[in-house]
Amino acid sequence: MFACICQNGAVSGRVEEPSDEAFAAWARVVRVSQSLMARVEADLKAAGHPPLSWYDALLELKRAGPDGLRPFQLQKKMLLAQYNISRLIERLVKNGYIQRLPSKEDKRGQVLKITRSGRMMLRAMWPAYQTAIQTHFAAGLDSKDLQALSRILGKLRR
Amino acid sequence: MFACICQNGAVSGRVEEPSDEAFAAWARVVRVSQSLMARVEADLKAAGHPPLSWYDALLELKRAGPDGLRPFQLQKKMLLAQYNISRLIERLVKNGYIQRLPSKEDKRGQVLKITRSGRMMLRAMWPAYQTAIQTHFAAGLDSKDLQALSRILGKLRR
DNA sequence: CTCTCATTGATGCAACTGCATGTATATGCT
DNA sequence: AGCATATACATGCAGTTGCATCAATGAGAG
Repeated sequence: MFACICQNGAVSGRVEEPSDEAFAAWARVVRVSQSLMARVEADLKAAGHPPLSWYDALLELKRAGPDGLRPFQLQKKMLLAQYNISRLIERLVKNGYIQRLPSKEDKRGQVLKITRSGRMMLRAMWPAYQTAIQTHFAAGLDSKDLQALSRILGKLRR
Repeated sequence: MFACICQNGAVSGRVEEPSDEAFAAWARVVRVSQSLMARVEADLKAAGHPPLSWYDALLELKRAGPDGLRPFQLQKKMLLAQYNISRLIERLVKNGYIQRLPSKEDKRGQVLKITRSGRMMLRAMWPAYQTAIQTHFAAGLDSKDLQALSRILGKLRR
């Protein structure tokens, strides 16, 4: 009933097997994305900056505006495990880039806001980040590639 | 002399700034690849299997055939730091999935070979891995997408 | 209101990773 | 050969992550 003919000609049950094409694409996604991330992170570090996750978190908090974000909201945006967010927040607070305020609506919770120092860090990191994205990513692709990449990967968001 | 007009209309010096298009594509690569990896790793773990890096290493050693691979060769294939390879090998040896033999050509070095037990682990992991790739990746994309993705990401290999 | 279950966030511990460096062998220069 | 430098691999230490679990509060059922 669920049996079907797959792209690679195999017959299977409930879940199709990935075609060779699919496995090749998967393997490339794994290798290339790992390599890209590593190169960009390395450039950031070489410029004396904190890791990308700090930039991400600060950017989300800046975008969130004056109301800030709750940790669990930040977690959803960043796709990190809860304990990872908890500790990222810990480090950002310790370094003075964000402040942690008790939430008024929910006594369990807290509200995170970016500080002036956090905004400065964001600005300080941007040139190095920008250059790294250009060097390792954008320089190799034309506009059509970029659009296609966005479109295709967009299909994979859960 | 190096000044130029970028895609987004800005004028810059030595290195172009990434266009908005490029930054959007970059952000998507970061988020989606992280999410994909996490979901596939989670499925593997849920099925009681070791991490993907074990699969990768074992697969490379299987493909390498009877001559095996030197650690530095494995390192190049897997794009991991040297000390990471060293420790991955340590764990694989400890679990009996590979064996470490002294190299005859180079007394500094060693030769790694997959064991029978390692081959069994590869076979044991494949169904779960396959299903995860299909579920989280291939199911969302058609053949044209897969080819385009491979082609575009292929441009980014260093 | 009370009880139960869900949600928010933190944390101890073990495993893993990054960094710096160490040891041993190889290679190349004079 | 003798010496300097490069390559192959390992490892101590500190920082980070994953896992399990905890404490506190919220929210819904009766």
